[in-house]
Amino acid sequence: MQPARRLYRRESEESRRSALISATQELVAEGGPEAATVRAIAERAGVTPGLIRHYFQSKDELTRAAYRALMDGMTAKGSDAIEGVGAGPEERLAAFIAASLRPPVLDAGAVVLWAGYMHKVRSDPDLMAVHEAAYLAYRDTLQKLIETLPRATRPGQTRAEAIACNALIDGLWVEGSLLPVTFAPGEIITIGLSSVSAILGLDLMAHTSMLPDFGKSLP
Amino acid sequence: MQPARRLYRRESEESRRSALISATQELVAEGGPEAATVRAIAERAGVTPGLIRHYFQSKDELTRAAYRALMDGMTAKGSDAIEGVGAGPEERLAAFIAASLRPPVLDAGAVVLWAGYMHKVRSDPDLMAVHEAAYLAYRDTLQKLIETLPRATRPGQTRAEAIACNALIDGLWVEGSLLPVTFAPGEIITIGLSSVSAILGLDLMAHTSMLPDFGKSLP
DNA sequence: GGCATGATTATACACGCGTATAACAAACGG
DNA sequence: CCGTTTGTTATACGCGTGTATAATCATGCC
Repeated sequence: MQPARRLYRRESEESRRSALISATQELVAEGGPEAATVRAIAERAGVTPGLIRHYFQSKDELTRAAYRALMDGMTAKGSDAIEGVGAGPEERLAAFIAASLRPPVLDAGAVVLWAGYMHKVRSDPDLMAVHEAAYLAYRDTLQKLIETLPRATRPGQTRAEAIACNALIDGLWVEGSLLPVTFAPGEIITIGLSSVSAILGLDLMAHTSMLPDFGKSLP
Repeated sequence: MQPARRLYRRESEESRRSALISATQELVAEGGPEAATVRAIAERAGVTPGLIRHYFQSKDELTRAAYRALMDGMTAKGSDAIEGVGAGPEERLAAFIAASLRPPVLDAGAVVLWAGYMHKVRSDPDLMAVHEAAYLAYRDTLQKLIETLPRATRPGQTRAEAIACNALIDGLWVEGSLLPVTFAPGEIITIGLSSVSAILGLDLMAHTSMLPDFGKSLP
C-alpha cells in the first residue's frame, strides 16, 4: 500500500503560468530571492516542481517572467490612478503621485521584490531592457503630466523636473516601505506632494480634495 | 607524491576579518548575494573556507558584519565631504549632496550590494537596527545642515525637508547608478542640487565653485 | 632551539538545489 | 466507451552549499 498518486486538474496554460509567477513574486517578497526555490514555488502554486519546467524552459526564465510582470503591474497601477480622476492637471498629477506612495504600491514586500531582482537586472541584458522601459515609461507619464500644467517652461526643463520628481517618489517609496514606523500616517504622501510642488513651483496640496484617505493627516 | 599543503602566513584578527568582509561585499556587488558563497569569499580573501568559521560563528554573522561595514562606510563618506569644505552653509550642503551623487558612492556595485541585503534587513531585527541607525544618521546630518541655512522656518518644517531631500538623493543615487547611460555627465548632481534648492527655497547652484568636476556640465 | 599554542588548511558529511526523464491519468475526439 | 494526447506527477541524479572536525605547521615564548 503505497501513498496514492496525487490527484490533479488540468488547467489552462495562462492560469498555470500566472500562478507560478505570482508564487515566485510572493516568495521573493517574503523571504528574498533565495526563498524562491523551485520546490517552494511549486508548493505555493499548488503543483509539483516538475511542472515548472513544463511551462518555463528554466527557472531563470520564470524569474524573468516574474520580473516583467512586476514592472508591468507597477506602471499599470500608476496609470490606473489617473484614469478616473478629474480633468484638472494638478489633480491628475496629485493623484498619480499619491497612488505611488500608498499601498499596494507602497509596500515592503514590493520593495524587497524589486530589490531582490536588482543584480539580475544589471547582469541580464533582457531584464535591463525591461527595467529601463518601465522606468522610462513611468518617468514619461510624469513628464507628460508636468507638461500639461499651466506654466511657462524653458526647453529641457520638464525633463529635469520629471527626473527629479521620479527620484523623489522612488526614494519616498523605498524609505516609506522599509521604515513605516518612522513616519506618521499620510506623512509620506504629504511630503511627496509638497516637495513636488516646490520643485515645479505650484501648490498640489490645494488639489487633494478628491484623494482617498486624505482627511486631516498633515503632521 | 601528493600536492604540498598550502603555505600561509598568520595575520592579525583585524586584517583577516576586514579581508573577509571586503571579499563578501565585492562578491555581492558583482554577482548578487548568491555569488557570495563561503568558498568564493574565502578564495577572494586569499584563505581557505574553513577560516571563515574561525572568525565568524556562521556565514550569517559574516553577512551581518559586511552589511554593518557597508552602512558605516557610506555615512562616513558623506561626513567626510563636509569636513574640508568652506564654512558657508550653502557650500557645505552642496558638497554633501554632490558627494552622495558621485562615485564612489554613486556606483552600481554599491546599489546592488545595498539592494542585495534588503530582505535580510527586513527579516533580521539586528540588521534592521543597523539600517535604521544609518538612515537616521544620514537624514540627521542633512537636517542639521538645513537648519544652519539663513532662513526663517516653521516648526517641523526642517524634518519634512530633510526627509524629502534624503528621498530625492536616494532616488537619484539608485537611478543614476543603475542607468548611468541615460544621464549626461554631471546631470544627476545638477538635478540634485537644483531640486534641493527648490525644496528649500534657495540657490545651491550659486555655491558650487569649489566642487570638483564642476566646470560646465549643466545640460 | 625545542615546545606549546592556536591560526590555518584539509577532508568529510548531510542537505537542498536545479535539472532530466519516465510513469501516470485527465480530458477530449471518434 | 475506447484510444490518443499531453498536462501533471514521481523519482532520480549530480552538484554546490554551509557546517563540523581532524590534521598540520607558523609563530612566539622560555
